[in-house]
Amino acid sequence: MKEFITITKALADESRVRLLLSLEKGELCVCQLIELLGLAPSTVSKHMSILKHAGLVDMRKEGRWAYYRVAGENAPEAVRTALQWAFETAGASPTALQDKTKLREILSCDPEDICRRITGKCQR
Amino acid sequence: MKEFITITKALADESRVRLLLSLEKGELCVCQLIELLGLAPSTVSKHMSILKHAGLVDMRKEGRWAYYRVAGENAPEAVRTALQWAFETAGASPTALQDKTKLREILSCDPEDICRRITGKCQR
DNA sequence: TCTATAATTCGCCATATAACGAAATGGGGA
DNA sequence: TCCCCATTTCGTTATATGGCGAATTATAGA
Repeated sequence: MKEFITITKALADESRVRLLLSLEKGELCVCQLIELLGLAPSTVSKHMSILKHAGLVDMRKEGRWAYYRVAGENAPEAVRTALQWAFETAGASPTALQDKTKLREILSCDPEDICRRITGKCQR
Repeated sequence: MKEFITITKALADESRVRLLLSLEKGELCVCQLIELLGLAPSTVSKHMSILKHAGLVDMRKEGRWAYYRVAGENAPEAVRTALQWAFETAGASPTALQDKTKLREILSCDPEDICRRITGKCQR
Protein backbone atom coordinates (compact mmCIF):
# COMPACT_ATOMS: atom_id res chain seq x y z
CA MET A 1 0.00 0.00 0.00
CA LYS A 2 2.75 2.39 0.99
CA GLU A 3 4.65 1.84 -2.25
CA PHE A 4 1.47 2.31 -4.23
CA ILE A 5 0.67 5.61 -2.51
CA THR A 6 4.24 6.82 -2.99
CA ILE A 7 3.85 6.20 -6.72
CA THR A 8 0.41 7.79 -7.02
CA LYS A 9 1.56 10.84 -5.07
CA ALA A 10 4.54 11.17 -7.39
CA LEU A 11 2.18 11.01 -10.37
CA ALA A 12 -0.37 13.38 -8.84
CA ASP A 13 1.31 16.54 -10.05
CA GLU A 14 1.26 17.79 -13.62
CA SER A 15 4.82 19.13 -13.59
CA ARG A 16 6.15 15.78 -12.43
CA VAL A 17 4.17 13.85 -15.02
CA ARG A 18 5.45 16.18 -17.74
CA LEU A 19 9.00 15.64 -16.52
CA LEU A 20 8.53 11.89 -16.50
CA LEU A 21 6.99 11.81 -19.96
CA SER A 22 9.77 13.94 -21.37
CA LEU A 23 12.22 11.15 -20.59
CA GLU A 24 10.46 8.75 -22.96
CA LYS A 25 13.08 8.94 -25.70
CA GLY A 26 16.07 8.74 -23.38
CA GLU A 27 17.90 10.39 -20.55
CA LEU A 28 18.03 14.17 -20.09
CA CYS A 29 20.13 16.36 -17.86
CA VAL A 30 18.52 18.61 -15.27
CA CYS A 31 19.29 21.81 -17.15
CA GLN A 32 17.32 20.50 -20.13
CA LEU A 33 14.37 19.66 -17.89
CA ILE A 34 14.53 23.14 -16.35
CA GLU A 35 14.47 24.65 -19.82
CA LEU A 36 11.57 22.46 -20.87
CA LEU A 37 9.23 23.35 -18.01
CA GLY A 38 10.48 26.85 -17.27
CA LEU A 39 10.57 26.26 -13.54
CA ALA A 40 13.26 27.16 -11.02
CA PRO A 41 16.19 24.73 -10.81
CA SER A 42 15.42 23.95 -7.18
CA THR A 43 11.83 23.12 -8.07
CA VAL A 44 12.80 20.75 -10.87
CA SER A 45 15.42 19.12 -8.68
CA LYS A 46 12.82 18.50 -5.99
CA HIS A 47 10.39 17.02 -8.50
CA MET A 48 13.04 14.67 -9.85
CA SER A 49 13.96 13.54 -6.35
CA ILE A 50 10.30 12.68 -5.71
CA LEU A 51 10.11 10.71 -8.96
CA LYS A 52 13.34 8.97 -8.05
CA HIS A 53 12.18 8.17 -4.54
CA ALA A 54 9.06 6.57 -6.05
CA GLY A 55 11.33 4.45 -8.24
CA LEU A 56 9.89 5.87 -11.45
CA VAL A 57 13.21 7.26 -12.68
CA ASP A 58 16.88 6.43 -12.33
CA MET A 59 19.74 8.89 -12.19
CA ARG A 60 23.41 8.97 -13.02
CA LYS A 61 25.92 11.71 -12.40
CA GLU A 62 28.57 12.62 -14.91
CA GLY A 63 30.83 15.36 -13.72
CA ARG A 64 28.68 18.32 -12.76
CA TRP A 65 25.69 17.07 -14.71
CA ALA A 66 22.93 14.78 -13.51
CA TYR A 67 21.09 12.66 -16.05
CA TYR A 68 17.66 11.22 -15.35
CA ARG A 69 15.99 8.37 -17.23
CA VAL A 70 12.85 6.28 -16.95
CA ALA A 71 13.26 3.30 -14.63
CA GLY A 72 14.11 0.11 -16.51
CA GLU A 73 13.12 -3.51 -16.62
CA ASN A 74 14.64 -4.24 -13.23
CA ALA A 75 12.14 -1.91 -11.57
CA PRO A 76 9.40 -3.42 -9.38
CA GLU A 77 6.24 -4.64 -11.07
CA ALA A 78 4.19 -1.83 -9.49
CA VAL A 79 6.52 0.74 -11.04
CA ARG A 80 6.60 -0.83 -14.48
CA THR A 81 2.83 -1.07 -14.64
CA ALA A 82 2.50 2.53 -13.49
CA LEU A 83 4.97 3.70 -16.12
CA GLN A 84 3.18 1.85 -18.88
CA TRP A 85 -0.15 3.29 -17.78
CA ALA A 86 1.26 6.83 -17.51
CA PHE A 87 2.90 6.81 -20.93
CA GLU A 88 -0.12 5.29 -22.63
CA THR A 89 -2.68 7.50 -20.92
CA ALA A 90 -0.97 10.86 -20.61
CA GLY A 91 1.65 10.52 -23.35
CA ALA A 92 -0.72 11.54 -26.14
CA SER A 93 -2.26 14.56 -24.39
CA PRO A 94 -1.85 18.03 -25.95
CA THR A 95 0.41 19.11 -23.11
CA ALA A 96 2.69 16.14 -23.63
CA LEU A 97 2.80 16.71 -27.38
CA GLN A 98 3.72 20.37 -26.89
CA ASP A 99 6.47 19.28 -24.55
CA LYS A 100 7.75 16.80 -27.12
CA THR A 101 7.96 19.60 -29.69
CA LYS A 102 9.79 21.91 -27.34
CA LEU A 103 12.07 19.06 -26.34
CA ARG A 104 13.12 18.62 -29.97
CA GLU A 105 14.20 22.28 -30.04
CA ILE A 106 16.11 21.85 -26.81
CA LEU A 107 17.84 18.73 -28.06
CA SER A 108 18.91 20.56 -31.21
CA CYS A 109 20.97 22.92 -29.06
CA ASP A 110 24.27 22.20 -27.43
CA PRO A 111 23.50 21.29 -23.80
CA GLU A 112 26.31 23.63 -22.79
CA ASP A 113 24.34 26.55 -24.21
CA ILE A 114 21.18 25.47 -22.44
CA CYS A 115 22.83 25.33 -19.08
CA ARG A 116 24.80 28.52 -19.53
CA ARG A 117 21.50 30.38 -19.76
CA ILE A 118 23.15 33.79 -19.51
CA THR A 119 24.78 33.73 -22.92
CA GLY A 120 21.92 31.75 -24.46
CA LYS A 121 23.39 31.21 -27.89
CA CYS A 122 20.61 28.85 -28.94
CA GLN A 123 17.62 31.17 -29.47
CA ARG A 124 14.93 30.74 -26.89
CA MET B 1 -3.32 14.91 -19.13
CA LYS B 2 -6.06 16.48 -17.05
CA GLU B 3 -7.99 13.21 -16.80
CA PHE B 4 -4.81 11.38 -15.86
CA ILE B 5 -4.00 13.86 -13.08
CA THR B 6 -7.56 13.71 -11.77
CA ILE B 7 -7.19 9.94 -11.47
CA THR B 8 -3.74 10.02 -9.87
CA LYS B 9 -4.87 12.67 -7.38
CA ALA B 10 -7.85 10.51 -6.48
CA LEU B 11 -5.51 7.57 -5.92
CA ALA B 12 -2.94 9.63 -4.00
CA ASP B 13 -4.61 9.23 -0.62
CA GLU B 14 -4.58 6.07 1.46
CA SER B 15 -8.13 6.45 2.76
CA ARG B 16 -9.48 6.77 -0.77
CA VAL B 17 -7.52 3.77 -2.03
CA ARG B 18 -8.80 1.71 0.90
CA LEU B 19 -12.35 2.79 0.09
CA LEU B 20 -11.89 1.88 -3.56
CA LEU B 21 -10.36 -1.50 -2.80
CA SER B 22 -13.16 -2.33 -0.37
CA LEU B 23 -15.60 -2.23 -3.27
CA GLU B 24 -13.87 -5.12 -5.02
CA LYS B 25 -16.50 -7.72 -4.16
CA GLY B 26 -19.49 -5.51 -4.91
CA GLU B 27 -21.29 -2.35 -3.98
CA LEU B 28 -21.39 -0.97 -0.44
CA CYS B 29 -23.47 1.75 1.14
CA VAL B 30 -21.84 4.80 2.68
CA CYS B 31 -22.60 3.77 6.25
CA GLN B 32 -20.67 0.53 5.70
CA LEU B 33 -17.71 2.47 4.34
CA ILE B 34 -17.86 4.82 7.34
CA GLU B 35 -17.80 1.82 9.64
CA LEU B 36 -14.91 0.24 7.77
CA LEU B 37 -12.57 3.22 7.94
CA GLY B 38 -13.80 4.78 11.16
CA LEU B 39 -13.86 8.26 9.67
CA ALA B 40 -16.54 10.94 9.93
CA PRO B 41 -19.46 10.58 7.50
CA SER B 42 -18.65 13.91 5.90
CA THR B 43 -15.06 12.80 5.28
CA VAL B 44 -16.08 9.53 3.67
CA SER B 45 -18.69 11.27 1.57
CA LYS B 46 -16.08 13.72 0.30
CA HIS B 47 -13.69 10.90 -0.53
CA MET B 48 -16.36 9.05 -2.47
CA SER B 49 -17.26 12.16 -4.42
CA ILE B 50 -13.61 12.55 -5.42
CA LEU B 51 -13.43 8.92 -6.54
CA LYS B 52 -16.66 9.40 -8.44
CA HIS B 53 -15.46 12.60 -10.08
CA ALA B 54 -12.38 10.72 -11.27
CA GLY B 55 -14.67 8.09 -12.78
CA LEU B 56 -13.25 5.32 -10.62
CA VAL B 57 -16.57 4.49 -8.96
CA ASP B 58 -20.24 4.66 -9.86
CA MET B 59 -23.09 5.41 -7.49
CA ARG B 60 -26.76 4.65 -7.21
CA LYS B 61 -29.26 5.94 -4.69
CA GLU B 62 -31.92 3.77 -3.19
CA GLY B 63 -34.13 5.61 -0.77
CA ARG B 64 -31.95 7.24 1.84
CA TRP B 65 -29.01 5.00 1.07
CA ALA B 66 -26.26 5.60 -1.46
CA TYR B 67 -24.44 2.60 -2.89
CA TYR B 68 -21.01 2.91 -4.47
CA ARG B 69 -19.38 0.38 -6.76
CA VAL B 70 -16.23 0.12 -8.87
CA ALA B 71 -16.64 1.63 -12.33
CA GLY B 72 -17.50 -0.98 -14.94
CA GLU B 73 -16.52 -1.97 -18.45
CA ASN B 74 -18.04 1.15 -19.97
CA ALA B 75 -15.52 3.31 -18.13
CA PRO B 76 -12.77 5.05 -20.14
CA GLU B 77 -9.63 3.10 -20.92
CA ALA B 78 -7.57 5.31 -18.58
CA VAL B 79 -9.88 4.45 -15.70
CA ARG B 80 -9.99 0.72 -16.40
CA THR B 81 -6.22 0.48 -16.58
CA ALA B 82 -5.88 2.48 -13.38
CA LEU B 83 -8.35 0.23 -11.58
CA GLN B 84 -6.57 -2.90 -12.71
CA TRP B 85 -3.24 -1.49 -11.59
CA ALA B 86 -4.63 -0.37 -8.23
CA PHE B 87 -6.29 -3.67 -7.40
CA GLU B 88 -3.28 -5.72 -8.47
CA THR B 89 -0.70 -3.55 -6.76
CA ALA B 90 -2.41 -2.41 -3.56
CA GLY B 91 -5.04 -5.13 -3.21
CA ALA B 92 -2.68 -7.59 -1.55
CA SER B 93 -1.11 -5.18 0.95
CA PRO B 94 -1.54 -5.84 4.69
CA THR B 95 -3.77 -2.80 5.05
CA ALA B 96 -6.07 -4.01 2.29
CA LEU B 97 -6.20 -7.51 3.77
CA GLN B 98 -7.10 -6.14 7.20
CA ASP B 99 -9.85 -4.12 5.57
CA LYS B 100 -11.15 -7.22 3.81
CA THR B 101 -11.36 -9.02 7.14
CA LYS B 102 -13.18 -6.16 8.81
CA LEU B 103 -15.45 -5.87 5.81
CA ARG B 104 -16.54 -9.48 6.25
CA GLU B 105 -17.60 -8.65 9.83
CA ILE B 106 -19.49 -5.64 8.65
CA LEU B 107 -21.24 -7.58 5.92
CA SER B 108 -22.32 -10.18 8.46
CA CYS B 109 -24.35 -7.50 10.23
CA ASP B 110 -27.66 -6.08 9.14
CA PRO B 111 -26.84 -2.79 7.37
CA GLU B 112 -29.66 -1.23 9.42
CA ASP B 113 -27.66 -1.89 12.58
CA ILE B 114 -24.49 -0.48 11.10
CA CYS B 115 -26.14 2.75 10.13
CA ARG B 116 -28.11 3.15 13.36
CA ARG B 117 -24.81 3.35 15.19
CA ILE B 118 -26.42 4.46 18.46
CA THR B 119 -28.08 1.16 19.22
CA GLY B 120 -25.25 -0.81 17.63
CA LYS B 121 -26.76 -4.26 18.00
CA CYS B 122 -23.98 -5.86 15.97
CA GLN B 123 -21.02 -5.79 18.36
CA ARG B 124 -18.32 -3.39 17.31
C1' DT C 1 -47.71 17.04 8.16
C1' DC C 2 -44.05 16.06 11.24
C1' DT C 3 -40.04 13.36 12.75
C1' DA C 4 -36.07 10.54 12.10
C1' DT C 5 -32.11 9.68 9.57
C1' DA C 6 -28.60 8.63 5.47
C1' DA C 7 -25.96 11.43 2.99
C1' DT C 8 -24.04 15.68 1.46
C1' DT C 9 -22.49 20.46 1.73
C1' DC C 10 -20.31 24.08 4.25
C1' DG C 11 -17.03 26.34 7.27
C1' DC C 12 -13.12 25.75 9.88
C1' DC C 13 -8.47 24.15 11.28
C1' DA C 14 -4.10 21.68 10.91
C1' DT C 15 -0.98 19.78 7.92
C1' DA C 16 1.09 18.88 3.38
C1' DT C 17 2.93 20.55 -0.72
C1' DA C 18 4.54 23.35 -4.87
C1' DA C 19 7.04 27.19 -5.87
C1' DC C 20 10.81 30.44 -5.20
C1' DG C 21 15.43 32.45 -3.83
C1' DA C 22 19.49 31.97 -1.06
C1' DA C 23 22.92 29.15 0.57
C1' DA C 24 25.45 24.82 0.45
C1' DT C 25 27.54 20.95 -2.16
C1' DG C 26 30.65 18.91 -5.29
C1' DG C 27 33.21 18.30 -9.62
C1' DG C 28 36.18 20.74 -13.51
C1' DG C 29 39.35 23.61 -14.99
C1' DA C 30 42.60 27.61 -14.46
C1' DT D 1 44.76 26.27 -4.55
C1' DC D 2 40.96 28.98 -6.14
C1' DC D 3 37.00 29.92 -8.87
C1' DC D 4 33.06 28.53 -11.69
C1' DC D 5 28.91 26.42 -12.20
C1' DA D 6 25.28 22.37 -12.26
C1' DT D 7 22.71 20.62 -8.87
C1' DT D 8 20.83 20.04 -4.40
C1' DT D 9 19.39 21.49 0.20
C1' DC D 10 17.25 24.78 3.15
C1' DG D 11 13.97 28.25 4.63
C1' DT D 12 9.90 30.75 3.49
C1' DT D 13 5.38 31.58 1.56
C1' DA D 14 1.00 30.68 -0.62
C1' DT D 15 -2.14 27.34 -1.74
C1' DA D 16 -4.23 22.68 -1.56
C1' DT D 17 -5.99 19.05 1.03
C1' DG D 18 -7.72 15.82 4.78
C1' DG D 19 -10.23 15.80 8.72
C1' DC D 20 -14.06 17.19 11.77
C1' DG D 21 -18.62 19.08 13.37
C1' DA D 22 -22.68 21.81 12.21
C1' DA D 23 -26.07 22.79 9.06
C1' DT D 24 -28.62 21.28 4.99
C1' DT D 25 -30.98 18.10 1.90
C1' DA D 26 -33.83 14.38 0.77
C1' DT D 27 -36.45 10.34 1.77
C1' DA D 28 -38.99 6.89 4.69
C1' DG D 29 -42.28 6.24 7.98
C1' DA D 30 -45.51 7.73 11.80
